[in-house]
Amino acid sequence: MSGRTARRRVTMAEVARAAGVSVMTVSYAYGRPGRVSDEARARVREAAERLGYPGPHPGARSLRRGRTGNLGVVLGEHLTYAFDDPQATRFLSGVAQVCADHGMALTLVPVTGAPSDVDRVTEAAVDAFVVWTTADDDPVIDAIVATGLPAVIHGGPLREGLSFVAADDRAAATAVGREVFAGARRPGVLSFPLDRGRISQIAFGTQGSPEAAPDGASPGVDPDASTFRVTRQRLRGYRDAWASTGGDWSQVLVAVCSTNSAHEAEALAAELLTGPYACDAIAAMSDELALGALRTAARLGLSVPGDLTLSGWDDSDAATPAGLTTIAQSLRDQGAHCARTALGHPAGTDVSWHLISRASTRRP
Amino acid sequence: MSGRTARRRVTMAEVARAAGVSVMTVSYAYGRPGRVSDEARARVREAAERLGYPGPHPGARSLRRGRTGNLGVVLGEHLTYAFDDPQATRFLSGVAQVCADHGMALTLVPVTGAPSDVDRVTEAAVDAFVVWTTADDDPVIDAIVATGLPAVIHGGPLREGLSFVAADDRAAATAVGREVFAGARRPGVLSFPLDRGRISQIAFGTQGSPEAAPDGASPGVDPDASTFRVTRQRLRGYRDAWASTGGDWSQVLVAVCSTNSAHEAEALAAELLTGPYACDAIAAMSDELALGALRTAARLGLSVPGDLTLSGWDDSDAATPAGLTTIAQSLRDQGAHCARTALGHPAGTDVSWHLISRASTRRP
DNA sequence: CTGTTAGCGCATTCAG
DNA sequence: CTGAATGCGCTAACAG
Repeated sequence: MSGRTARRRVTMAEVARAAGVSVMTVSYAYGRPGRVSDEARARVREAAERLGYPGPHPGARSLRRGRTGNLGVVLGEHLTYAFDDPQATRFLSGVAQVCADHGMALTLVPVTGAPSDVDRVTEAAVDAFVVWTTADDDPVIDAIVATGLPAVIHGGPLREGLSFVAADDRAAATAVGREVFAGARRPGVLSFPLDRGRISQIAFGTQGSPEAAPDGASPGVDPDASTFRVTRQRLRGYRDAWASTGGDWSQVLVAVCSTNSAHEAEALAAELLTGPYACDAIAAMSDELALGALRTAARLGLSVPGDLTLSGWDDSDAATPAGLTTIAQSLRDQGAHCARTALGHPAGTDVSWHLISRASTRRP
Repeated sequence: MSGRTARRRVTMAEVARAAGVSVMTVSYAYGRPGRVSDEARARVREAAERLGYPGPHPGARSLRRGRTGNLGVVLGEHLTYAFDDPQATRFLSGVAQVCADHGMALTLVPVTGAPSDVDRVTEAAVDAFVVWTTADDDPVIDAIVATGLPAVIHGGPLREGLSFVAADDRAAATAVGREVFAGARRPGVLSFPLDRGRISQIAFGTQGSPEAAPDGASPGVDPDASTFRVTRQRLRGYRDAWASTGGDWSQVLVAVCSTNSAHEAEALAAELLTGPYACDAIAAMSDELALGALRTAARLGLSVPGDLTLSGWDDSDAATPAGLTTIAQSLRDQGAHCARTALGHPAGTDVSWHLISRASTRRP
């Protein structure tokens, strides 16, 4: 409406001419005010004001200086997950805190799951990368390595030359698995996706005879075959936990969610909780998934922990009122840790977790 | 660990030399593969591979091309609110969707509330800005105007030359206010901050005699004095609604929260709901605040809507199970709309809202 | 304290 | 289809 006429950017040279000084004096007036006389600085400011000079061009400055002032974040998901997934959001809040502390902008690289994601990474004007959990075979990782920039990967995959931050997911899964599977006869798992295909499915653990699986069940879930390290380690931990009760992984019914949403978990939990294999214990890889299962259990008239024991992961805000046994870890702190490391300010913060036992399981 | 030796970036000229072609052939090989012979392209790719050339330097490319491929987002809050505040998060999800669609990176400018925020904006290498609600007197707006880049402001303030996107907050507040204040005798409001000071306080509307206010109450809340447009319009709408019942704004007790969190709302609601002025109707500016009030009401043994009618804003996921009357609007769509407009792809999407009546108020 | 020189790495002309 | 020249806008490094 206001007819803004694609105003050409005023250049430093024009300001210099208008102020009657050299370009360098203008540059110093902005970049190192102390190195310029008060009078020169005043003249520069005046000319800049008059011409509408908005200050040094950020792109030109960063080309010259060799740094952009941007921290890049790459997700193993569609960009919108940064704001849609509660776990990613907490993690990024920590990243954002560190960025703000350092005056660095936070650049979210627009990945969508398409092959062109690689180009988006290559074209990102950033000084370092933080990667939020992706698959071992995600080509984006190679693109990041190719840039030669510092990078920190959270959750996985591990990559030579890149820093890595993650809790000990296997140990934590073992701990919470022992709790939720204690006394169970038909254990179940609500899992994150196994690989980039993100196919949702229900199947027993491998080693189980496929014909024993419910109708339409897939070949079987092999923890070691998951290309998402976090999923892999948690499945292994649950397997360890069930084994420690003398059970076999093939007895464990695994429902794989394509996404971390309570909605999908509700539907899958209904399948876990009905039929001849109706689970009496479910270990979920997130509180969101667990809360979905909890709603389904309520709908089916199942008591928790009487008919069903249940565990989540992350100790989100909703876990306390829901009485959900869970693994507490601060994704926010981990995000901050990743960002500090990427920016070359490593802190001693180790990644810790602990088990929180609540009413959804039976242990004291 | 891996002793990555701050590897200097390979340059296009080096690749050209190694491939035995000119720099331009390399440039074309990346930027316009069609304009180069298959053979030349293959030689370039080979040389690039061998030297570890990661592709054209993004900063240099953007300096030359005159565009960065980044959409800047500026919040009227600390950067972390992007991930901490549910409303901002929904809005940004919409922005992110559009960015992903266009292959644009989403750059969150690191504002913290300090005066240096202006510099962070000036230094941002972006092609356009989207601003998430800030105060009329936030100097950051002037800095954005000074860049001469396209900018879209969501919520406020209005600024000559910048696009503006917002629902009709005053009309919506009037609609929900009539609903929640119907039949009330002691109306209350749970408000967002009035200005950049973000001071939490409790006071009656202006025109009320100060001595009538509860102990420690502040001078009085004047809707017109709020420098946040969204807060101002909603307060005005609530005032209109109460006036339409024949009431006077000075009878309305306003609790101002410093932040959009259920936690703070719980505490302030306790003050609204106890003492001689105990409110029997509360209009809250967000579902988060309303849910905080709902918890306090439960704790105090108040029935809703019997002892207290309550309304929220935004129709978040939690509003349905809570039976909360609220204003539905899609912040996500609004975010997308802002982003499209900023990127020069305006869509016809008008910003709409509607009232959703549920059990927390008494109307049919 | 100020100015000069010399590019940062690339892509848009326009020739060949 | 390929190449040579030119400068995007700025600042490090050095002189003066």
